[in-house]
Amino acid sequence: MSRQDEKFSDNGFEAWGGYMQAKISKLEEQFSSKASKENQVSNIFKGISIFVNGYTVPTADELKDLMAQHGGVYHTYQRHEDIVIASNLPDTKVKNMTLTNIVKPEWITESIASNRLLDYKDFLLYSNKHSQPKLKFQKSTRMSNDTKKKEELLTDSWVKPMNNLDIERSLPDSSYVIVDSTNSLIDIKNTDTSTKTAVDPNFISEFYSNSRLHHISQLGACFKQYINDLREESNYIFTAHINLRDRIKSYNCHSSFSMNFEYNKVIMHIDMDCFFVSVGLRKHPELKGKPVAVTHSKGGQSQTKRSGVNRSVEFELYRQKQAGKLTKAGLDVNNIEISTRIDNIGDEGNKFGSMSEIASCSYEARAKGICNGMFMGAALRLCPELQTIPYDFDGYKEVAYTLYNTIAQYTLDIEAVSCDEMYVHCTDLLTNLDVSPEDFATVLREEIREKTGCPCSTGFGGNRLQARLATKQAKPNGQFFLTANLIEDFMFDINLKDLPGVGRQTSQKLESLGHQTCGSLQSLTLASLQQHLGNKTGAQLFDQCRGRDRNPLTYHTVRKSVSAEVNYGIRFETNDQCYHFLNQLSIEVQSRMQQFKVKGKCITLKLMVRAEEAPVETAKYLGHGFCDVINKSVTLLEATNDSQIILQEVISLCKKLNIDPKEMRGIGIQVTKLEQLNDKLQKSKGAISKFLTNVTKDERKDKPNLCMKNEPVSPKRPLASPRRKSPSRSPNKRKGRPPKNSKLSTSKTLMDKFLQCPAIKNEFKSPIKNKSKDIEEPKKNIENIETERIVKSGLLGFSWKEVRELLRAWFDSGQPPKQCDVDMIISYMENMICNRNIDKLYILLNFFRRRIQEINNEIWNEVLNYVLEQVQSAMLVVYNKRLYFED
DNA sequence: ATCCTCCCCTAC
DNA sequence: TAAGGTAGGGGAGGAT
Ligand SMILES: Nc1ccn([C@H]2C[C@H](O)[C@@H](COP(=O)(O)OP(=O)(O)OP(=O)(O)O)O2)c(=O)n1
Ligand SMILES: [Mg+2]
Ligand SMILES: [Mg+2]
Repeated sequence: MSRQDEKFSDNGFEAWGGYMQAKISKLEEQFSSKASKENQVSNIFKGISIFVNGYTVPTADELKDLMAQHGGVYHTYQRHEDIVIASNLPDTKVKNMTLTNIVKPEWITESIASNRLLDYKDFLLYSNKHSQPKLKFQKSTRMSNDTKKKEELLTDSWVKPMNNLDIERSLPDSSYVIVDSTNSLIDIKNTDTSTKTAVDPNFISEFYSNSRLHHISQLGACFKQYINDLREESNYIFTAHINLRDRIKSYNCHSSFSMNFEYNKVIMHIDMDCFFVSVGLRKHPELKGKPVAVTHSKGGQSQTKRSGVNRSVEFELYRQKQAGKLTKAGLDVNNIEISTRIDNIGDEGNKFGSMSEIASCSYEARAKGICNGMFMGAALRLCPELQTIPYDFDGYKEVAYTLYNTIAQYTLDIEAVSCDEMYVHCTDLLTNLDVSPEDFATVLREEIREKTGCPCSTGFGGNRLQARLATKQAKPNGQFFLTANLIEDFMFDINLKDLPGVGRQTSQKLESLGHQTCGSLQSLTLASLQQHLGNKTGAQLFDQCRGRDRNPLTYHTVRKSVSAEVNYGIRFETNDQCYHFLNQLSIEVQSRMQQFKVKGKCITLKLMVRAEEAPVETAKYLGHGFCDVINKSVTLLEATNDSQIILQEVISLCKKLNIDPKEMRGIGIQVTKLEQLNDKLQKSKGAISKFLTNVTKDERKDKPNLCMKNEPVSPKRPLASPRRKSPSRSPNKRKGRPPKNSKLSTSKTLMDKFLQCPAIKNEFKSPIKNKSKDIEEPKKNIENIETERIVKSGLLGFSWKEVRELLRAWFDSGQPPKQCDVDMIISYMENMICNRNIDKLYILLNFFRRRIQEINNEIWNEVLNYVLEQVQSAMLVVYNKRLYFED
């Protein structure tokens, strides 16, 4: 292909160069007229089409086949949830959008022939002058040293003036193009630095896709629902019990004497160690052992300064507010250093000026005083060599899912706290299995580390408080047992701030009373604590500082409110813009209410409004700054989940408040007084049984793009040929277990949205079904007097003994087996799997096997293999394990 | 006493 | 640049 051939068509190019949203309709027009004619359009997603002249970007499935044909290992990435990209580079930096590899067939052939991987050198980056800052930015992007060097070397030759391409007229000023070495268009970037506020059309979705807090909120809620649903599942089986003792032995960690916990209860708390960092480090192993933080900021580079920013004014307001609270709490503000989150931040443009928040930091970073939630600027002062890694939201989802499923294989007495954390009631579990807490902890933590590649810590105690404090003690990557004999000494030294529920305000209040540690607080009477902090809080604290906690674990959660708010990027000019945004929020709230199957009566509008004294330009870019918070609510006569009713109410509240839209900095809608919608019908049957009986029908429902959304990163999973399996059941495509069936549980929708992360290890290919079809014969059943009954109800109505007799008759009949009979026995066995009937299933299968081996002819052997495969598939789905047979 | 509304605080 | 969301517990103070 010559360069000339690769020139882009004007239309195609303009489509890219324009602002997407504005041109959607035009695009679609072009699409329909062009597609038929020239076959140049590869894909259309959400109205954005990719035009690449002379080359069609393959679809995900085509890519899979393509790669399979070439025998290459490939990796797929998804960007913006709409564009699929594949590369045979294992670590293509799609995330930062510095480079996009789209694999062409020729490249694959070529690279295989020349025995090399595609490399950065295979791409050229063209740019117009406006993109220069962007390129500088890329240069200082944190990457591995290796990559960085390479990039620096290449940068000069990469940057070509846009006019070499003779196309800049169709681009907005601030765009640049990425093309490959043959000039074929790879991507167009926009370096437009104009601020993107809530007024912009795609603001909400972009914000949500980048907001860590949004992600962990939604994910956490999912797991609460998930536990609710699992606990309602009557056919649930705890598979981890099966080989627990063997695993304990293999870790060689039998404990010598038993432990005593208070109240004779064993409560476990488990929490991933620096969750976001651990997950992120899987992709950046070279940074292990260094101070690392997960943040949007790349660290180190100075930003451009916005005009009108006066950080010190805003910071001073925060300090004053805090000082006011301290005074109220009885402290003498003049003698006390007020510490706030905004201390040690430099000015904008300063090396230490970044106000990007650190979501999580490694323990090496914590050693320097950095902690979660800190601003990047302040953190860099504490540790200038702090490394940053980007967010990996899919990774968190997958690891969290694995964590929960792992624990759920032992027990469902789980209180979900958040996506990386839960309480587990272990008393019965450990008693029944006769396992010591130490052995359990060791095996469990190793299991999780092995499955996820991330470390976690567990703490054990007689109540939730003790368990929690024990976890803190255990971290990082450890376990701690707060047994009855240790509690008194242990509690004495605990900082009040470390008690759950005691945050900055409470601890400062207590400090003003002269107490910093639990030991010290124990001298206060219940009455005086209650007097200072209120009845409940006082009593709670009185208990807590003695290591007591009466609150039981709550396995089943009942939702009390649904809300959506955005306090970032809110910069309205007009009331209409505000209402328009409220409409989007209403729709968001509606969709969440539908997910949770609730309606609500009380609607609250929350506004954050710039405080009078606060500067108009906020310290944090597009942040909310120093604000007054205003809430106003209305109670309806009838519960609703209709976005339009919500919108109408919320607008009316907004009008009553009469706030200048220009001053709004945050806006949210909350719905309370919830009523559960009736969905009894949907919950009538356990998910597992239904799942199994519907599995074949269900399978087709997987959308192709979902299949690759979360490529499992389980270290054990082979990067297998992704070729789609033919009609045989493919449980490995099911998103792991415990199973969740679509039409059944409320969590299905949630899980679909957030938890599509199977970590199933064993690939399972069995095309036998096709072969078996060949032996299918006209329908005629087992030669048995009860044929009718069987046909009608399957084998399910039969007792296990009866089935065994039927089987015996079948084997002895001397006729070749028929597909329908085989299917029937399989569904009977699947049913046993659902009904915790593994023991009997095992016996039945052994019987089945023995008899067939006795018959010893090819067809029957095939039947045996087929049945075994199917049973093992079902086992994988339900238990994530296969049955073990001795040979 | 108990409930309601509007906060504040905390956790992740 | 930056992506400061979301749910629950509970206190203050007024209405019942
Ligand atoms: N202010 C915060 C606190 C937490 N998180 C996110 C990132 C964390 O990784 C995750 C879990 O929070 P944890 O409190 O469990 O903290 P870590 O897991 O990071 O560390 P630790 O080892 O103390 O559990 O929640 C966040 O985004 N912002
Ligand atoms: Mg954690
Ligand atoms: Mg946690």
